[in-house]
Amino acid sequence: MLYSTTTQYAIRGLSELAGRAGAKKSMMLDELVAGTTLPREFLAKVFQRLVKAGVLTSLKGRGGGFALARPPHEISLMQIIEAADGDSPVSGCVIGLDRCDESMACPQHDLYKPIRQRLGDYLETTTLADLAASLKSKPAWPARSG
Amino acid sequence: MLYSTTTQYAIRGLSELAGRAGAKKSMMLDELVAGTTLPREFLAKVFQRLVKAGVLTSLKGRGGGFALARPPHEISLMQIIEAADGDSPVSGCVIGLDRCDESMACPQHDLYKPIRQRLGDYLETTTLADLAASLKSKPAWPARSG
DNA sequence: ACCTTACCGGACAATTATATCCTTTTATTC
DNA sequence: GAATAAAAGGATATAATTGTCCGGTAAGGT
Repeated sequence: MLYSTTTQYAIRGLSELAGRAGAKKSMMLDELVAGTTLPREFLAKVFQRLVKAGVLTSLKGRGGGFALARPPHEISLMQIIEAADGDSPVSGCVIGLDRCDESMACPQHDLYKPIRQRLGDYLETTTLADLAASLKSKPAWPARSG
Repeated sequence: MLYSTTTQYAIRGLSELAGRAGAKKSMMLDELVAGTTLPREFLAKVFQRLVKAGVLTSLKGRGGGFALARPPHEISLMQIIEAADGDSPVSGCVIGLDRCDESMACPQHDLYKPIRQRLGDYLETTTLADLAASLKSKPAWPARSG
């Protein structure tokens, strides 16, 4: 599993927001999760973290809601992951060794390096705008089978 | 985090075995974890699963221990992961949707596809032999800082 | 046969991740 | 300023993962 459940919700929630917020740019949680299987309460917690990390802005009270803090093309997957989970899948040693760097690398280090590099590139360069564009080019994707 | 802790231990344990078992090909757990930070009890559980999955063979009693069930170049990272954890990082939708396939793909599907492909290739083609070779070309890697 | 050895397996404890509930705070509307 | 609306935050519940312990089982040595 590449992303934690928390990160998956963050990505899905932000995609909904970027794709559906429309002109007003802001959406309430209830509105956002409607028609999806996103768990409202848990997503609320995740969104709180995204607000603290500066990815989202929020407004309380009547007429409040969440909005992107920056244009979608300035929000990378990497930023989302770090905001939601606190660290990235490309940080640290693959097999969990404390001491693992160029001078003292673990057995997988050199072998995994190109993958890590490419994965990092992907996470850095793919943005919410890309996700929204990809979403727009398909029929709205269904929430869950059954 | 690409691998779960369980998988990380599996990789490290098997690497130790492949790299240090020497002529007799078999090692006891106590011998294997000596000089490492691998937790003996937990690794024992992981190795049990690897035995059931056919990656390792084991022998009880005096003179017993664990040995690779196949030559190192026939044990891929993918097999290790599936044996240790039951599923692979490239299976299922990246953002956790139940319905996500070619005809009804999630927003990240097409964008992530090349990465998934490459990661899958890496996991399928990298074997214990590669890890052991990589290990042999460096000084024995230390277990932990401090 | 008996003793020692080393993996097996079940039970259990600790930690983390996930999920929900409920009160408080902040803003808007009347 | 009272009522209402919506996010913020604390507390708590549930589940999964990780880690430990101990008696059982099988193998070898004497």
